[in-house]
Amino acid sequence: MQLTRIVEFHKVLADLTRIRIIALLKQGPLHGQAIAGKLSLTPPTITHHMSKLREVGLINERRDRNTIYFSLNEDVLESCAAAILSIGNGEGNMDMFVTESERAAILNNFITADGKLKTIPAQRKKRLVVLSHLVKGLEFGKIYSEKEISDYLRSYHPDYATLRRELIIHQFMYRKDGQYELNPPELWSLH
Amino acid sequence: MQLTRIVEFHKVLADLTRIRIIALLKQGPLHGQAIAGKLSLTPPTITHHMSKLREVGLINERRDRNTIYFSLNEDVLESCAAAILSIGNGEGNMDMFVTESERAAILNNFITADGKLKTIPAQRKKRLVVLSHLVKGLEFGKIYSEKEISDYLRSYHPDYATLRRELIIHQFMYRKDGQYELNPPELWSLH
DNA sequence: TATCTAATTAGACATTAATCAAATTAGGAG
DNA sequence: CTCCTAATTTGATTAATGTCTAATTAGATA
Repeated sequence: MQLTRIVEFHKVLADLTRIRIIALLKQGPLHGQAIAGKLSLTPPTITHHMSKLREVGLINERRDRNTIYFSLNEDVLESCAAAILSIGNGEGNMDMFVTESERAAILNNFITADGKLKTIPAQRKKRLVVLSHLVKGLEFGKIYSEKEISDYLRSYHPDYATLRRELIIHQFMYRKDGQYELNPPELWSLH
Repeated sequence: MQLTRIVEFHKVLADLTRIRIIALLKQGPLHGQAIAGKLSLTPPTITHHMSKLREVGLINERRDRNTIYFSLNEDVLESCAAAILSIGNGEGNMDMFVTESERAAILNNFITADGKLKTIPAQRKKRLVVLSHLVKGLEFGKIYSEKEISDYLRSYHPDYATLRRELIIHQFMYRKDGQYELNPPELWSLH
């Protein structure tokens, strides 16, 4: 993870109101007005903070009629909090830019003619490229069960469990209560 | 750990310059001017950032003649980074205020007549009180070897290894390369 | 269509904070 | 004592940001 992203994450947590929002959301989903009430703040203020939290991928939301329920993405919280510890540990600080031709070469090396995954790349960069490829067969906005995800991944490679975990770790997907959902591309660790 | 302390920690990391300083110090100790040179900033700016880092206990320093070598306290980095994950998990969010009579009662329960430690308290609050008592026999500013610390702790309780680890985790002491040093009281998790 | 509620946007105000230049302090070395 | 170097303090400037009120948008329902 690049340094500026680490800074962005910590900027988001560098505010008491947002920490309190996180503490609230740990107990379960809440809608905006409820958060505003509990913290004695106005709805616009909550909107402001939610958009900050959303920018770094900490928030997932679900509509129910007119009201939006916000919930916490604990996987992102965990991986971002750990990022500061692995600065300079080789993996994290490499240049993450991938050209189109590099990308094509990597996919050519790891994807067989019939579209299966030969092996899971050990190198982080190559693994990310492969994951971003796998994820193309999933639909944005759709909710998947764990079984659906596993079956889908198994159609590429027998070690579906590793692939599934990698999709979460690198923020291609969001998981909560056994339900999986694609994250927007700007959250993927590839970018 | 209380919410405001978590906020303070993240504020300190919410700056690119300070993250870069941390990245530099991960490779080893450096003096002020060296940091200023590597980051193309002026010495006063570095002083400013070092004092911010010091406020949350991330920095230890050693003088050699005229120049001060700063180094990173990775234990603090680790425990503070983890704090955001355990908000609301029982342990962290309890009221940490301890009155003098409470303190006396706790010590009376866990310290025998001849000054030994009966058992290591399971409750966090009581454990902290006991640790703050043990640490009274250590001298501030003095550098201890691991053996010295172990021997000292063993004079209170046979499980010296647990006590030693607890002293680090709760920031009563700082450890680097097998050398131990007392932290200033304001860093102790008790306060 | 009209209405109601939740959420967001826009704009203003106040506060915090990063940086630098200049002056000062601290500790050694000659 | 005098100089030298590293670190710090002070004061000023600029940029970023949390919060509010007022206005607007979005979606659902009657």
